[in-house]
Amino acid sequence: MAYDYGVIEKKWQERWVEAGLDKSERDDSKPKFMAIFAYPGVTGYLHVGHLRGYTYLDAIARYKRMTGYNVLFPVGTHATGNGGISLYRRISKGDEGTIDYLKRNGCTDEDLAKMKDPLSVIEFFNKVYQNEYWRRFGFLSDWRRFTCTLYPDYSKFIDWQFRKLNEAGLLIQKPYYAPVCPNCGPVAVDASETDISKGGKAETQEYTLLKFRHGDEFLIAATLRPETVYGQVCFWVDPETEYRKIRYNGETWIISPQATEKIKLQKDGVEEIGSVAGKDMVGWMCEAPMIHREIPVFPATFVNPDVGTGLVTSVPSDAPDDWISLEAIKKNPEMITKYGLSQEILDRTVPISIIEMKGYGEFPAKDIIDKLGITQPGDPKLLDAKHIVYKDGFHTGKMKDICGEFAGLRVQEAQEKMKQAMIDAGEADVFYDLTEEVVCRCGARVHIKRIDDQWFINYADPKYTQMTKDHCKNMELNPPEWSDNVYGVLDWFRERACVRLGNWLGTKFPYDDKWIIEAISDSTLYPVYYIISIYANERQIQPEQMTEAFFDYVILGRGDAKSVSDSTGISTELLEKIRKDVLYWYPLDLNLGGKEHMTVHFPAFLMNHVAILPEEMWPRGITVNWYITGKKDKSGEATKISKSKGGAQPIPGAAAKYGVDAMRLYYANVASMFVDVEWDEDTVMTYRQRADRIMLAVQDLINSESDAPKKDIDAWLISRFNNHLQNIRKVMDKNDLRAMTTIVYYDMFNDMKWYNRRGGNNRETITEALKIWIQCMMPVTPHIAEELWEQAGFEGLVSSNQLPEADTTKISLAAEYGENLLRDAMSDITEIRKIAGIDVKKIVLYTSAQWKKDVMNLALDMLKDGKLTIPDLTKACMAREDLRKNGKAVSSLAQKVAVEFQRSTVEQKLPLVETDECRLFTDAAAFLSEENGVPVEVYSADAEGIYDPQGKAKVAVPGRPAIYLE
RNA sequence: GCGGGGGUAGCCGAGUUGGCCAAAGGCGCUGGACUUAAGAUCCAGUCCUUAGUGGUUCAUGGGUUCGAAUCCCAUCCCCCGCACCA
Repeated sequence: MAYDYGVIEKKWQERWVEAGLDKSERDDSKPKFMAIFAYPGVTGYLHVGHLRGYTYLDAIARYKRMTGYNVLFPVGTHATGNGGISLYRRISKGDEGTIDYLKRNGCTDEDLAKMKDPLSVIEFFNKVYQNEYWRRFGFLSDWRRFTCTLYPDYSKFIDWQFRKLNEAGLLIQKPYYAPVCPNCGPVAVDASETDISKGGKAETQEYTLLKFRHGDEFLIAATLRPETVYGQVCFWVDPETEYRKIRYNGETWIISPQATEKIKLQKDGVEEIGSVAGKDMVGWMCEAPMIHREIPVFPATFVNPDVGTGLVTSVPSDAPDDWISLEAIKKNPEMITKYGLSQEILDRTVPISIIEMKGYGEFPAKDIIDKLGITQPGDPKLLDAKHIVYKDGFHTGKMKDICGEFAGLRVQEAQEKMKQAMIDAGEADVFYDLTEEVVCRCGARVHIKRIDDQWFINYADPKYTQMTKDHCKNMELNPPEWSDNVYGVLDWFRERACVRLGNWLGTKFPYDDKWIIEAISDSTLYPVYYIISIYANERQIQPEQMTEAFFDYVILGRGDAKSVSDSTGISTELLEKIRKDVLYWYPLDLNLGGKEHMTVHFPAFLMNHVAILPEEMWPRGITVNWYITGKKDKSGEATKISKSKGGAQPIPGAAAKYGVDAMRLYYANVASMFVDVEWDEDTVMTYRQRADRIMLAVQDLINSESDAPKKDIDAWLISRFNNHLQNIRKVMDKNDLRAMTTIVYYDMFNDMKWYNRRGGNNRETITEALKIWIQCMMPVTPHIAEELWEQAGFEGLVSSNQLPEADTTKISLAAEYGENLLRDAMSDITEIRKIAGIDVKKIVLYTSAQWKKDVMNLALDMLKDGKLTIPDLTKACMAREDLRKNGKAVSSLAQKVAVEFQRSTVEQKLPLVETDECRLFTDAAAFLSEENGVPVEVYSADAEGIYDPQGKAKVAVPGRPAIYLE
């Protein structure tokens, strides 16, 4: 279409700034509304999906603004962690993929040249987010308050926050096993792979190390199922591996080289003292823990030196790998001779049944192997077999009598108890390992390391958990399904490691500066900081002035301005002003964030507020939004539009292609905010077309020569629009932008079209309707709204206007009923024309005879008194001379009417009897005639001598005129 | 396993305090109008049947009810979270 949305967008964004709409100041005469979206992490470009939630919030904020609120909608970014560092490293190394990705998203060589350190990379993206995303999308945020977690003033705030957490008794220390990169320190291992380049799906698993005595030495096997020790019959080594001997705790252990490296990270004083070849260990006998039986060492191909200790105890009854490998070795004479094993010892090695499981026989491992059709070692299905049998065993299994004092226990219980018993007896130890290979972004392998003095925030604290749960009952939490869930989440929330070591960007931990506060912990209380950041950004206060006393005063109201002023050098006036700002803007009314926040950020956000701030400053609302996902790939699996992979369309490109308002409308209307939506360009394009269409239609209305007098249809249109206004307020009470946009961009549009089609053309009506309509467009499509507002000649900026209340005196149910009746008649005509398939030359309408209305009136009277029944109505009808003469027709109508009216309200049925249908259709005859292209005649069934060749008139009832075509 | 959500017409998706629901809206498709310009717009239709009626539907099978997409039970299937990732 002919619109250059880019020009319109720029024009109005500038006007908003000129008008100061992006600045939020305390105004005690107005109610306030403060809202944020959970700020994004700055680790690269965002994609079109991210704008969904952000756009919701701007639209909600704009709506609040036009309904009487003083709005504060600040934005910021989160840069804590190693995202900035690793991005900078890749850029400085000239990594091709990274450079290519940056350039594809609009980064220039000039920009690249400026990226001299991690902070400059982050600052570059801070600008991109603000200018190319949020400003570009027309957000009315108060940019003066922008903050980033790496700004020195923000750090002062976090420093204070942690002092307050400590005051609340929530900081605790204990040992912790963390995934660690030798170069970068602890890393986050998760599916988003922010810190790592491989292994996002890996989990940390606790293995039990079982010690098998062989002479003075111990073979160490790692197992996830310590409860199966009673079923041990042999021991597996990888004959290809050269194992290490290590000294630990006065013992000599034999484990794989890889395990040696891992174990050094978790145990102190480990010393390598020699080695032994796996093939030489075959044929050894070793003493199994707990059962104290000598079992033989056999070779196996499935043993991986990089998993666990590289040595495996064999429980064929319950481990599919063990079963199949034992079978295989028994049938392999070559192997037997190669390693000098005796047939006799093999024959003696038979599975022992130890666990009783529902749906399984004596040897669960064998059952699952047979079921899956596995015949030899190395079959990939063995992995499934293992998972199935482990899972079923864990949940349904019971230890058999053979298991000594553990007999009869459920597997879950036995696992814990047997592990502990062996540890206590010095026959076992614990060890942590990742389930798959994890590689850091720097390229080094990640392993689990023990950290002794790890700090945690104790989110398990019962007092604060309870307080938070109680508070949630008073909050507006959306969607409601999640709000039910939140109590469970809070209960489940445990201690959370809150600091980390190594090469990280972030705030130093106030009580020990070797630690850096980690990424989630410094992003929980921050909304309150937006109230203060403006003063730091404007250099009215310096970071070093932002002491504990300063925050204590402005946020908590502790101390007095005079003494804080003395200690910080900040004027008392300014301190008091900031304090008033905090009291005015807080609590936060709405925190909106993606569904990924449900179990981590939101609970932490809540608990920090509850633990640190007084009750009147606790948040009022949280809304969770779902995602825009990537297109489904061939396997049907939905792919996230990944920012690290950079496959999605860059935001500025999409904005240019579709127009910002079309995209905003797309986000708002494409689905409920509580479902995932697949990004589809064609769909966005249809919203673009809708925007075009509406602009055109409004411009036509503005430019039309409208001078027709007011008619019924004018009252109808104004009624409809006031009705819509009422509904918009109703749905927006729940921030339901989807319902709101359906009303504004579809219903209202259709009403305008219908008004026009019905010959409505009155300037005053059009102006009144347009004014309402354009205002309603402001929250979601602000640029278009401004443009049309101006073209229509309305005063000022629509963005600073107030939405009128619905004028209920103008809502006319009768008018709306009449138009619906007409439309029903039209679709009936069309229907009959289609089915009859005749060449229509004339249409005749007959409206209902008066006596039928009389029956309905009687029914209505009875309904009002709540005494409507079929016999009563029939009697009442028959009591009237004028009705009785219609004979049987009266009683049959009375029956139908009684049944139908019983289910309705008086208001619903009133128009049926009050509408003068004959007049309505007579007035509309010309219109109907024009629409159908043939003459239309209208008669009342009561009229004398009417044209009615098929006797249709008698079937007309109120609400449904009879139709005759010829 | 624990916890949560869900299965609605060709598709996407509303609707779940039971009735006004053959079920919004959009897309797609079909026919027409307009016009020759466009990823256009307007009108109509789009479960089966039918002079505007009737019939069968909202994963499947039961049940409650005068009445169920909406409530209850069972079954099948799908999705999400489970932690140091914002």
